[in-house]
Amino acid sequence: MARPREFDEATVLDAAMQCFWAGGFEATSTRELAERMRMTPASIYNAFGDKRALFRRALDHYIAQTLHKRIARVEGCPSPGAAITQFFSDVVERSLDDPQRRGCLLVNSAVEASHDAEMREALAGELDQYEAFFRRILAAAQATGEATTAVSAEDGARQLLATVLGIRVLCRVRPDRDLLAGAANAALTLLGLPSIPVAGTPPE
Amino acid sequence: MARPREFDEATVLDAAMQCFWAGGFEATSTRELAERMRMTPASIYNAFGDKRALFRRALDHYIAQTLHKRIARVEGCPSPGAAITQFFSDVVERSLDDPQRRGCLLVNSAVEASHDAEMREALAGELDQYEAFFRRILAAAQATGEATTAVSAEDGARQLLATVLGIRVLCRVRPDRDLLAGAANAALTLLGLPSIPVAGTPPE
DNA sequence: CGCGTTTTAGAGCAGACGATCTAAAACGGG
DNA sequence: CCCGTTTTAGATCGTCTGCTCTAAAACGCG
Repeated sequence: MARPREFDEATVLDAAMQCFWAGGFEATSTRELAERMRMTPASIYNAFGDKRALFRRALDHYIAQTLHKRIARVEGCPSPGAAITQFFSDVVERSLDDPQRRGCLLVNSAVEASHDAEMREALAGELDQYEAFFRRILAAAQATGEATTAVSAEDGARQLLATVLGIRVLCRVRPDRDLLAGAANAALTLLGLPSIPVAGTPPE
Repeated sequence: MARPREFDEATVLDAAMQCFWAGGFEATSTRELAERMRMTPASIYNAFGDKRALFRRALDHYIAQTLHKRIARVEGCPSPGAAITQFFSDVVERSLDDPQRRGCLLVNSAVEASHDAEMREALAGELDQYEAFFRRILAAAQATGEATTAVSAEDGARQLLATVLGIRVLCRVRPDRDLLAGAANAALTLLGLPSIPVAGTPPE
C-alpha cells in the first residue's frame, strides 16, 4: 500500500553494529553510520528513531548474534566441564583473532554507556543471563564430579563471569595469548576443569 | 621573570581527572573541563597542549593517586596472602561506595581509548605493573604455604588481574555486593586465601 | 490511472565541538 | 619604571554534530 523499504533490517543493523563495536557510541557519528549502512540520515531516523535507539537495536543484534550463539554452541559439548573449557577457548581465540582488538560490545557498552539508566538495565539483564549460564553449567559439572565443590556454584559462576569480562578488557590493550589463556586456565584448573591450549596455533 | 600561573597543577589535574572519570574521554567537552578546572580554554591549551595530552596527564594523575597508593597500602599487610585479600576487599568497597558507579579510570580508558596506539602502550605498561604486583605477592604467598601451588604464580596472577578488571566492569552496571564479593571470594578461596566479608556492613 | 501512504534523497537547521586569536594583566630583571 | 616574558580573559574561528525539512519516488488499492 506504500513504498517498500529498500534495505534489509538485519543487514543494516549488522553494519551499525560494526560501527559501534569498532568505535563506541560517542565516537561514531551519524554520517559514518549512514555511509556504512548505505542509508540516508532521513531513512535511518525514520526507521530507528534516533542514534541511541539505533545503538540499542545494534546491541541487541550483537547479543543475539554473538553471545547467545556462543552459549548455544557449547551446550552441545560432551560434558558440562568440557563446555566451560570450550567457552573460554572460544573467547580467547575470538579475542586474539581480531586485528582491531574490539573486544566485546557488551563489555564496551557496560563501560561506556552505564550512565544511561535504561541501557544499564538492559546490560545488567544480559550479564544476568551470562551468570545464570555459568551457574547452571558449573553446578552440572559439580554434580558429575568434574568440578570442585570447594566453592558454591553461585560464587564460582560469578568468578567465571568476572574472568571473561576481564579477559575482554585485557585483549583490547594486550592481546597476548599467554596472558589471556593463563588467566582462563588458572580459573579452570582451580575448579578442576581441563585447560585450553596455549602454545602453538589454536586447535580447530 | 614572567606572570606566574594562578592555578595549582595537581588541583586542576584532579578536576580534569574527575571529569574524564565520570564521563569518559569523548563525552567530556573542553568547556566542561574549563569550568571544572576553573581555567579558561586558552590557559588549558597553553599549559597542557590539547585535550588528548590533558587526558594522558589526568590518567597519570589517577594512576599515581589511586592505583599505586592502593598497592602501596596493602604491601604493609602481615602476610602476602592477607595483602591479596585486603586488595580485593578494597576494590569491592571502592566499587560499591561510588554512587556514580564510575568504576576504574584505567579500565574505562583501556576499553574506550585502545585505538590510540600511544595510549594503548601506556595502559599496557600499567597493567603489566598490576600483573607483576600480583605475581610477586602470590609467589610470596605460595612460598609461605598460604596459597596453593596448583597453578603457577604467573597464571594465578593473570587470573587475579582479570578478576579485578571484571569486577570493575561489573560494578558499572550491577553494583551488587554479593556479585562482586562472590567473584573475588571464589578466586581467593580456590587459591587457599582468606575471604573478604560479604554480609552486613564493611569491616573497617 | 490517480490516490493515499511510506520511504527515499539531499540540502540544511541550530548548536556544540576542539582549538586559537588578540589584548590586557602580572610578574622579575636591568 | 619600562622591558621581556608568560599567563590570563573573552570573543571567535571553521568544522562537525545529531537531527529535520521539503520533495520526489515507489509502491498497492480502488
